[in-house]
Amino acid sequence: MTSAEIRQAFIDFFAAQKHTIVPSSPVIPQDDPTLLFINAGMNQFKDVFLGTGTREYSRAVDSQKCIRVSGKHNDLEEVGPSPNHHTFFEMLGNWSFGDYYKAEAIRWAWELMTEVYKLPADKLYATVFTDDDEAHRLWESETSIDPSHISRHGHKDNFWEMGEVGPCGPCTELHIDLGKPAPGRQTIENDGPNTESGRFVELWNLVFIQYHRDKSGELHNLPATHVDTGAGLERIARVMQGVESNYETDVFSPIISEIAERSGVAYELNGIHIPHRVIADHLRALTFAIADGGLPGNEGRGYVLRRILRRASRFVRELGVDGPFVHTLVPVLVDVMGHHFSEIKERQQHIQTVIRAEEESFLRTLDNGLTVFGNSFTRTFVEHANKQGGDKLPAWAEKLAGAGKLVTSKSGLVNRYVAELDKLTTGNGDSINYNYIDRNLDEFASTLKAVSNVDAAKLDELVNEFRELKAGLVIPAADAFKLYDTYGFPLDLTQQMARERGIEVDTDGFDREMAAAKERSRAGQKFVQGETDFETVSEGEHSVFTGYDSLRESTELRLARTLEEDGETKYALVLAKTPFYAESGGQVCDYGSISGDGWEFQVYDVRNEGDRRVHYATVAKQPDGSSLPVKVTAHVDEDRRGRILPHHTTTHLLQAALRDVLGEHVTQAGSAVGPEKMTFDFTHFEKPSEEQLARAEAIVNEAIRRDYPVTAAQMPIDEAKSKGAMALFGEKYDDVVRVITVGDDDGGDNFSMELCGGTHLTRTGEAGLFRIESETGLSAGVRRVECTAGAAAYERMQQERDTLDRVISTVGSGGSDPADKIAKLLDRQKEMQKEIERLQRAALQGSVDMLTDWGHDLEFKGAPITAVFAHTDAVSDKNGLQQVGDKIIEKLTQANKDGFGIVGATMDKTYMFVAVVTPGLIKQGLMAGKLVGAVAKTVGGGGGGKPDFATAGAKDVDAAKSLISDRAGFVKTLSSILESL
RNA sequence: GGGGCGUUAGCUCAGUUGGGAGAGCACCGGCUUUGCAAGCCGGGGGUCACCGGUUCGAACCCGGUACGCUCCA
Repeated sequence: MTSAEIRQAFIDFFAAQKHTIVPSSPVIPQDDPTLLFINAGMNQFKDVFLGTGTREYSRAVDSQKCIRVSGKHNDLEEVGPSPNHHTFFEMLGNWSFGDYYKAEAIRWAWELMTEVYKLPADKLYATVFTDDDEAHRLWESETSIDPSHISRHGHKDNFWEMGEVGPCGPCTELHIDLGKPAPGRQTIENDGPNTESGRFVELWNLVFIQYHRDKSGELHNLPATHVDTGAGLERIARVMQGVESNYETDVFSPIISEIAERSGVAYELNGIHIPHRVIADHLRALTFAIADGGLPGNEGRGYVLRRILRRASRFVRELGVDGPFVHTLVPVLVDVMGHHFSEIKERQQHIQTVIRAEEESFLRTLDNGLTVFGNSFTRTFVEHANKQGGDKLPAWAEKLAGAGKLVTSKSGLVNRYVAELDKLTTGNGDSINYNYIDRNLDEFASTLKAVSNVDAAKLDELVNEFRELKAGLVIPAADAFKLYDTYGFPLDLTQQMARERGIEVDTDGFDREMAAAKERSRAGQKFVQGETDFETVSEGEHSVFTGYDSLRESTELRLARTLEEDGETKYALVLAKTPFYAESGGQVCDYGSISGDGWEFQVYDVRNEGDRRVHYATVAKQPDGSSLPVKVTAHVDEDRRGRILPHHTTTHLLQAALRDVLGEHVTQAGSAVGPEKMTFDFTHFEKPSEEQLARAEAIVNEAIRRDYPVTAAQMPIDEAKSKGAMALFGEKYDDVVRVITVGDDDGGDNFSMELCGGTHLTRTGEAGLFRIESETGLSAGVRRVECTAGAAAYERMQQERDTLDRVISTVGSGGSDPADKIAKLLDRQKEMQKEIERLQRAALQGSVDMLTDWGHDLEFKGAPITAVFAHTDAVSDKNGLQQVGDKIIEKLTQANKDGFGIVGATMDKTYMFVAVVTPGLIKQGLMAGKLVGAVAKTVGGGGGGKPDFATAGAKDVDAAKSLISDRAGFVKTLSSILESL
């Protein structure tokens, strides 16, 4: 059987047993922040097991797309070497929600395996939880399994729990004996299920959910017991197709052949095969995750996707392929799986764009890492060589540079080499790039031999000398870890590079650094406060949503609990009926109030938790000593809701408009609909032009003016899809869906038809105005526009008009275009700036000419020197004063005098000094920084700078000005400063 | 959620104890000129991510924010 037939047979088998066929949910979880990816078939039924949700059916069957990247048997590193571990796989499963139980589950599992799949009964083994006598008995009574093939196992293997608290129960598994261990694993005598050899492969896990574990760890019997099973499609295919590993099944082989062909490296079980496997596996995970709305990024699940891609990229390099490669394999995968999972076919272009961009970004990361590695090499090499004798390395380098200089016809390499080594003679020996020297040593030597008559034996000796200096070099753990931690450079890559250079990496130290980093990360964890349970205020149905039609509801409080947040007691409330919309489908939740019996709550958040709609609220009014009210009025903030509606409705209009303007590949990739604006993310491969965005905006406004009716209808999902309703990709829908139609709703000649649970206008005209405010790229293949509609758009327009009015009246452009006027003003301003600079230069020249007449003779270390100093009003900015300093030096140099200059000027609120010193005087030890610092200090300021040029400042403007203006006094001050220096 | 690193010209980046904002490439102009990244001279181009603090003085030190990279959970 092909994998497609195996999948279909499974579904048909259980459908015949009255199971409802449900579609796989997207691998990106929709409303479960605790879960990175859908990792089991039961995820979409979690609320049923938790008792917070229900379904219209009690039996279900599906093939669920799953992604697992960590967990007890799912380390990323296992993928490739292991014959049957994957990041992405399909889990076939059947479920009973309080309907049939262990007997049927066991009987059907056996029947399917032996009669439909026709697996040999004598090779099948069952495992049972230690305490589960019932399951053990049922295997004996319901199936023809060899009783000696049933074994008991402990908590680790045969007890299933979702978390520390919650539903759980024993499980029983079906394994098959393949007769020999998996390739590369040890043969173990008396081997059995749940061992490491891989001779036995687990095919199916049947979980019996019969307990609830509470916070104290105690188990309680559940009123309704459930069955949750999972069978790995790839494993069954492997067994039925009689191949060595999952990778040789028809699920993988077309992909692996393509990899072999494109890379030119054959896939051989006795040779290189791990890179092919890893690339094929990761390709699947990435393709499905991206198809369901995932994107590589730097946090959360996005980061997991990035790591998966980078691991694939690394193995691409191992196949000797340099550029982006993974994305070229998407079409093959689409051929293999696109029939059953149409989403990857529909979104193929987007998937390829995203993967390609991410591959290119990784290549840049690798480049960065190479630089860091090179720096580490140079530094540690010098240290290492110095330990063997401080002059050995310089001596060697000088000899080699000498050899290089013998060459007359020079190659670029030799030139660069000699230039590098020549840093020794210019006193820059510390900056020699030994990484470059080492990497190119052999090529340098051979080039040199080819183009010169240099003594080959002597040269070889020099090369060997370098090798000896390098021997025993170890890249420190700190460097390897920095590469890993900061630059994302995997350790094995660092090791590989080190090996190529004949050196080692301190891996023990690396492990210690890693452990320390993990400890730091753990230590940073915040203590999470446990939630208290809900208290029942009244009995009856709850969380009935009435907010499509009304914003005020007289109802009853059903459940309540308190929570402490920001030092305040807040409430979580569940009502019988509620007009409050909970955040969903991108639309933010409603705010408002809940009041009754003297109580008043302000609702600041509304969330769907299972089938409960929970209102989070602060307390505005609380009567003394009164218990919580039963009868309450729930009241949604109308203004806020009124601002949200146009944003949501125009989201639908915009999607239709963008598809019209940009093409049918445009799909909504997320949205955020709030009272102030809405953001709309969509798939598109390039930046839309201004003109395209303007057209989309115009189409939406046209639709608003046409005042189409907006209608909502409930219908089965199949009917909705056949009518052509757009579904959000990556979204999981119930069997009955709500369809929002804009325009004619029977003809099919509508403007837009979308599956949507949000709140909408009744006619498009109510939106009034729609504006695209900005457009940006989110990541490769995904764009984002921010828009406003209704009141928010009007307010934005008013603000802009105000701004424009102010601009017009400020520049005084009256009826003409203010932009032209501003352009003219800017041109003029630029000319004026240049004119000012010309004038300042002229003025400076004059003032400096005057200054130099004021030379004073002083002595420094017994020798006569010239001092030029003055206060000047000619400049009032830092730059000008600095130019005066330059002029003084020029003058002194022209006059061939040794001396210094100090000028001061009033800046904004401080007084600033600039000091300059001629080169001759610097040699005698007069530093401008010290000098000007000492001067400023006499008036309570400070300063410093370079030997030839320095600045200082003081807050006391008057004191500083009179200090430098009093010529005689300042000469005295200067001579005492000069003596002290 | 917790760490590490980063953000300087259109691009790639340098910037030493806090003291005059730089290089290469790209661009513009001139000169020279037929050899693979042409050369020489000149020029334009900066909110040193943003906000606040310390200081006479901040690209640099301190605190915060945003964005990006990266590791851990």
